[in-house]
Amino acid sequence: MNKTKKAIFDAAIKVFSASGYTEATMDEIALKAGVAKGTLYYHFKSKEEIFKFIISEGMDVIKEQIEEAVNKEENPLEKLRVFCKAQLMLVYENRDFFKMLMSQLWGEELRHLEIRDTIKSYISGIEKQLKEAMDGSYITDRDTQFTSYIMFGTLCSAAAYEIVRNENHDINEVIENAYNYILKGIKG
Amino acid sequence: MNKTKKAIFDAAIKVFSASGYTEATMDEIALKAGVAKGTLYYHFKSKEEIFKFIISEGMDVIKEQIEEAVNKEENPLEKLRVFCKAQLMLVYENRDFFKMLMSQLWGEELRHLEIRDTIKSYISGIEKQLKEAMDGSYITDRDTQFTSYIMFGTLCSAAAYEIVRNENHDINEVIENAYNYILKGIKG
Amino acid sequence: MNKTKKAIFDAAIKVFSASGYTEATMDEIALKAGVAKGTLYYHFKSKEEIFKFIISEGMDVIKEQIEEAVNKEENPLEKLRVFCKAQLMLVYENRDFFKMLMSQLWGEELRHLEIRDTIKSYISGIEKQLKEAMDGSYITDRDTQFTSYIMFGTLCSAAAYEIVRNENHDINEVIENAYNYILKGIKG
Amino acid sequence: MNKTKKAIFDAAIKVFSASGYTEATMDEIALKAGVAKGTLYYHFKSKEEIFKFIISEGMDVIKEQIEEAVNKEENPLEKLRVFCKAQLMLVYENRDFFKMLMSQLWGEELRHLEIRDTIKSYISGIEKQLKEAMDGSYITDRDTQFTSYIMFGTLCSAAAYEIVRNENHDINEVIENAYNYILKGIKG
DNA sequence: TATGAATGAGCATTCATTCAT
DNA sequence: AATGAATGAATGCTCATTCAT
Repeated sequence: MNKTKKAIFDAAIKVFSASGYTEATMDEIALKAGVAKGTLYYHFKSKEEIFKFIISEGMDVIKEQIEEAVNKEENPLEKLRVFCKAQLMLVYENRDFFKMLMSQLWGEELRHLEIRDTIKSYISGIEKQLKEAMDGSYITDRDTQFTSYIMFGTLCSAAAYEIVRNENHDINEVIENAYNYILKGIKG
Repeated sequence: MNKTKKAIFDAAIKVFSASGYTEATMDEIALKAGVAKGTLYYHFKSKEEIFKFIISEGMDVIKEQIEEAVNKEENPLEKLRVFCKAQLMLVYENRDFFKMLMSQLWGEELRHLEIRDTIKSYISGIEKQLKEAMDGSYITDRDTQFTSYIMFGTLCSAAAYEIVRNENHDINEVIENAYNYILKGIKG
Repeated sequence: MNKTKKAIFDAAIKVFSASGYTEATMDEIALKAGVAKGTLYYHFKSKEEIFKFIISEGMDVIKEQIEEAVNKEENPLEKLRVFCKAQLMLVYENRDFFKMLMSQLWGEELRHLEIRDTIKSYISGIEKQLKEAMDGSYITDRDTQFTSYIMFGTLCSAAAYEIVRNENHDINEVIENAYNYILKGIKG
Repeated sequence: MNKTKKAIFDAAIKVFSASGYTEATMDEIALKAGVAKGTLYYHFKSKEEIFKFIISEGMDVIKEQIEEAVNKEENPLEKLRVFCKAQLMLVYENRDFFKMLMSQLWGEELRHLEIRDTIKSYISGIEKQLKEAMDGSYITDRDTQFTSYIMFGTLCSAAAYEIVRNENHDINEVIENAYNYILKGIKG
């Protein structure tokens, strides 16, 4: 990705996350990227193309970083732990990207469906972790698919809690709390 | 709410839910309501006004129904249980409304902020339940605000799981699973 | 056709004929019609829709007037004569419409094909006249379709001669000359 | 004309003919010519410049070929005959060029006016032939300018008949028919 | 109360042209 | 001579909003 394309990429993430896909304008992206509007179209075919590019690039980076972190561990429970930690950190650090994702998850247009597919494949990764932990009897036997979904939801809402409140909690404490909740629920 | 305003309200909720805020058009709403476009502006100041009205009315109905269900119980744990059940059912039954909410939660425009406030006040209700249960030592002592957020997130993702997958699971089983997860986590 | 629509119609003919279909802009049409751009779209679905409407309305008027003139005569040769006269007059009087037609006759897009169809059906009318005249042995037996095409071309170029030169010849003399040429060629 | 310029010329004639002036894009021409877009501007000042160059070059070639054919004959009637034949053949063989010409004949912009001038000068050639034939009393005395215009129109529509219908008539028969019509009209 | 014709600011996209290399 | 990244004015079209009736 050359310099200009990178500038557009960065600007677009910000604009899309602040305004949502439809409200975001190419003018705004061009302005924020410091290029002329035509330049956007020299590097991308359309607004939607920019959007898709951001999604796939962003998810690739996130997946990579999480896998790297997880693969360092051996014990399945420990793997789950670093997974939770890594995802929380990443959402926290890429809040704009995350907000954009969340707002574009719910419709029925092509771009929505594609994002949902991306998320689904991401959640499959969680499911795999859960299966390993179950097989080793580290955690209770349950419907792994369902559990992976709500585990994902739990992590997202923990991050959202931090992002939306805009306060400066100790992120490590948040991670600890979330991990405990996931592991033992509100009762344990 | 007189007859015409009700017709607009009903039409708007359908249109907003199906298309999202920005994609929804006043023409579409007017058409579906069976009134002229000008009539929308006789009853509401603007598109945003209609939207806000729907959100607040919708949330009021939901709150009412949940409170009614919760108040029937005495035991704090049982209260939490029916709360989870009620919310899951309501999200499940008003999926379009829910999707609209979710997609409009993340931006920085006025209507996004207002929706977030509405959700915050809703989550306060959860927090109250948690406090009661904690005070009675039914559940572990924890940061109630944080926990109420991720509990809300867990419930939402459980519902989203059902909605997005579009299969016909036994909703009661889903509720049971989600409640167990919230109570005891993946380990217990 | 109400007043506003008529204003758009008249403006569009002028603009299309002066600039051609593609170069003509909706702004220009709106300006010349004395309405806002949005008004164009209130009355017509698109630029192409305006164009098609003009073609079909225009051809209908022309066909009607010619038929009326022809039907007043009995003798086939006399019919041909008034036909030539009527077409020349009409092209002469609706020069903008005619220029627009001519410039849009040659491409392969839908609107071009539709115009060609319209013209074809118009030329069929000429062919019918020729057949009657041939059947009554008023003119030499020939391939009527081919002859009707070049007769049409002859009449068009006679009109174009007048239009392009922008001089004030006696239109009746022009008609007489053209009719003689069609009847007897350059030799007779 | 060096190699690169020739490549642009060849590409441009194809693109302009296939799409018309406005629809043709510099990108398309560059692509088809196998050069970068900037190169077009090294060899030509503008899109319009390329267009005009093509028109004038094209008409020069046509004029030359017709003159060559005509000059082989002595008898003025025979000259007219080969002229008709040559023009019909040329239009028939260069149908794309011809269609482009026809579509660009009718507007009021500079390039339209210039094409009309080119055509006018071409028709003067016809007029000269007619005068010679009249002087030798081979054909009836008439307004030569007017007659040359409608003769040109007749030939064009004969060619258009063939082109638009897209059938495979015997082109020699078409020429014979057209020549007969021009000579003796529909009656003779 | 209700209407619907009219408005015009705003948007995504195209494309001829420029210019530094 | 040639390139191709960058430009920005121009365009067709949308849609929330207004207002005279």
